[in-house]
Amino acid sequence: MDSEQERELTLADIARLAGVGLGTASRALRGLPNVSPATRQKVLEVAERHDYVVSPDASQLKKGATGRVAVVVPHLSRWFFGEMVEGIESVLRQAGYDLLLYHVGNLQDRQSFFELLPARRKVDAVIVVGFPVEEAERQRLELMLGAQIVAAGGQHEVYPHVCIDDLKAGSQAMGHLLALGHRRIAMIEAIDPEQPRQPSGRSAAYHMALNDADIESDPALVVTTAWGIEQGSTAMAHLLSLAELPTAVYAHSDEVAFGAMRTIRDAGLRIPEDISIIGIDDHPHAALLHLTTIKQDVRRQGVLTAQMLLGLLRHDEIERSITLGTHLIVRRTTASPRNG
Amino acid sequence: MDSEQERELTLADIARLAGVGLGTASRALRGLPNVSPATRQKVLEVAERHDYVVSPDASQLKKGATGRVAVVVPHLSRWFFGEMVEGIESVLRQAGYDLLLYHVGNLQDRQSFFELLPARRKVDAVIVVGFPVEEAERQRLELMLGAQIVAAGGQHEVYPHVCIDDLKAGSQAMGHLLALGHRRIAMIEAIDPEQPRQPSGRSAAYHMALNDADIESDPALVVTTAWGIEQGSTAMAHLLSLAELPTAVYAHSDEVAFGAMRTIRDAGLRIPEDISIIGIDDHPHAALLHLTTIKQDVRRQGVLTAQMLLGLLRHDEIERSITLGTHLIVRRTTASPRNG
DNA sequence: CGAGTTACTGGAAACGCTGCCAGTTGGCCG
DNA sequence: CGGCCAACTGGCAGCGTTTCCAGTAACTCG
Repeated sequence: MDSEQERELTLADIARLAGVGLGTASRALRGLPNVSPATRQKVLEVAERHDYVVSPDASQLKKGATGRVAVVVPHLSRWFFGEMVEGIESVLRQAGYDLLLYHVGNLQDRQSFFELLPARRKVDAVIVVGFPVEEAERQRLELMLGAQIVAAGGQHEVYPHVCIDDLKAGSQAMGHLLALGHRRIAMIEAIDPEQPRQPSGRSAAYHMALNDADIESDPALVVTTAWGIEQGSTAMAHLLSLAELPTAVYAHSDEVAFGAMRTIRDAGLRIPEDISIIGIDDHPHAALLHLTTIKQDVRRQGVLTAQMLLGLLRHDEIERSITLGTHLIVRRTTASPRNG
Repeated sequence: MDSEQERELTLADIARLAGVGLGTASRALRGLPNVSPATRQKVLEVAERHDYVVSPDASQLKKGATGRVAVVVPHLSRWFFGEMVEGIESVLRQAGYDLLLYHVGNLQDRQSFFELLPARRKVDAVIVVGFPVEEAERQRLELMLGAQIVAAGGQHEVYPHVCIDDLKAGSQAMGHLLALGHRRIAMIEAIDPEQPRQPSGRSAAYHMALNDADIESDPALVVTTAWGIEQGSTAMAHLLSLAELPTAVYAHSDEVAFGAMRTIRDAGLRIPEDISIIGIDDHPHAALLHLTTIKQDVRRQGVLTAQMLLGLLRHDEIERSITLGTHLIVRRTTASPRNG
């Protein structure tokens, strides 16, 4: 069970076995110049034979860089975040960085994360995914001297970031509904109750679009709820209790839309004949449920974020703000209103 | 932008500022005995004021333990894995461990992971999630001297592990279908093409249940496909092309079932009137789509796995194999066959 | 053939911490 | 009042690297 008497070999061991000096062994292994081919060959051979790998801790202690990047996410079991992390991971891994994952699920986690800063001195950089960083938290983060900070999937003007234009995505959704002739459009506004409230471009787009179309907005048609299927379902139930039903629903995300769709159908109404519905994200299940939506490429956001970070770490001159496009995917949940 | 002249404070700085020796400062900060209350107080105060934190690299170099655990997953954007990692993370974090995430998406990633063993010397333990480890890979892993290895979500008799009993879960699903009176039951068998083929308990359960019920199994009723909605959809299409349709479908996972459901409906058939369908997992969307399924508690598997690992790391006497229960959740996709 | 390269090589010092051991107190007992 | 013990304290020696510098050998050129 525990045959731990076998000590891991150190660089000194390898040097001795190869009959060279410490410095030479180090240079040989790292591919630095000033090592004769023969010597290098010998060192590499010995190292290979003994399955030697450098101790990252020792190496990092000396070099000062950790070779690690922290990724902070508020959720993980949601498609969006999994996809994002996959994108980030792929780039980081290729660049030889390790990825330290921190999950700050609720407000308490979040608070303790920024208070304790567990990533302190453990990483060269931090990627914050999908939530805005508050001023106080920002200051704590600054404490991580030298650590670069990059944000993904949310607007954070303070840091270099990659995201989509929520206002534009919302406008595309609303534009589609308006173009179909809808005038009585409801919105299911999704917020994350565990994160501080932020002004949402997706909400702004709703009001702006209505305004531009000279439609007086009816406050009763806007319902705010937490993110999620069940929440979307409940929100829709509320909408269906209205005296005058909307002819279309603009949901802040596909998941919310999924819930709403169920409620609509359970109420005996048809989609899109009685009510149209549109989401945002193009969640994998959107195609399954034939949901019209606004597609965003989440994985690509992850990839670009990681690449941006690498550039920053290399002190390259790089673009510090990238906004990815979104586009409408029409499926079968939207149509012109019946009396339109 | 780069005000990096500010050097991080070292323990020596703190000791000097507090007017104590190096050893005393170290003991004071770590809560070790043999420090007078007054001295400790002073040291803590100075450290606090200067936002000092120990350099984990230096500390670990000396102590030999890294305080990190590697988690290896084949997917991330799938609900199952996100949920699992969330469970693992919550426990690890609380115990003060950091979580290094490795994503081995395809065979190539997987191969290079086990060949390069990037986690080597970087972690105290490894958690392998959701896939079996082959013998050759196992041997590579053993190289990580002293690193504990634990498996979650797949059967790996070689390592301590937490999982569900796939055979039993499958039996529960088949039992339900049989109890409803179905005799012509199809199976959509899902495999991960990127992972080596493994004997699946879920498949075995199918044949066993049929056998126990004295039903001759029809090879045409078993279709094998990759994991995923679209794949389930295609597999179902194949099933629908049969001369004599099945009255029920047993899908290896909810996601596969989702795809199959769409195909069934698109073909103009009704669920469950024309065809019943059951899945396994209780994916969040199962409730949405009213899918009858076998529920497993994935997050709990993650939690238990991490706890088991912590026990191992502490050299506790612990249970080295945990099998979690599963249970049937009847929703609206299963009913007795019409001519039953 | 001597001086000045160039191409390598070895090893000491340092990175920031922890473990250890040898002090240095002060108090207590006989 | 001397000796002894307990309670603290200081600082040295590593941990396994990398970095740097001094050294050696071989080679070139006038």
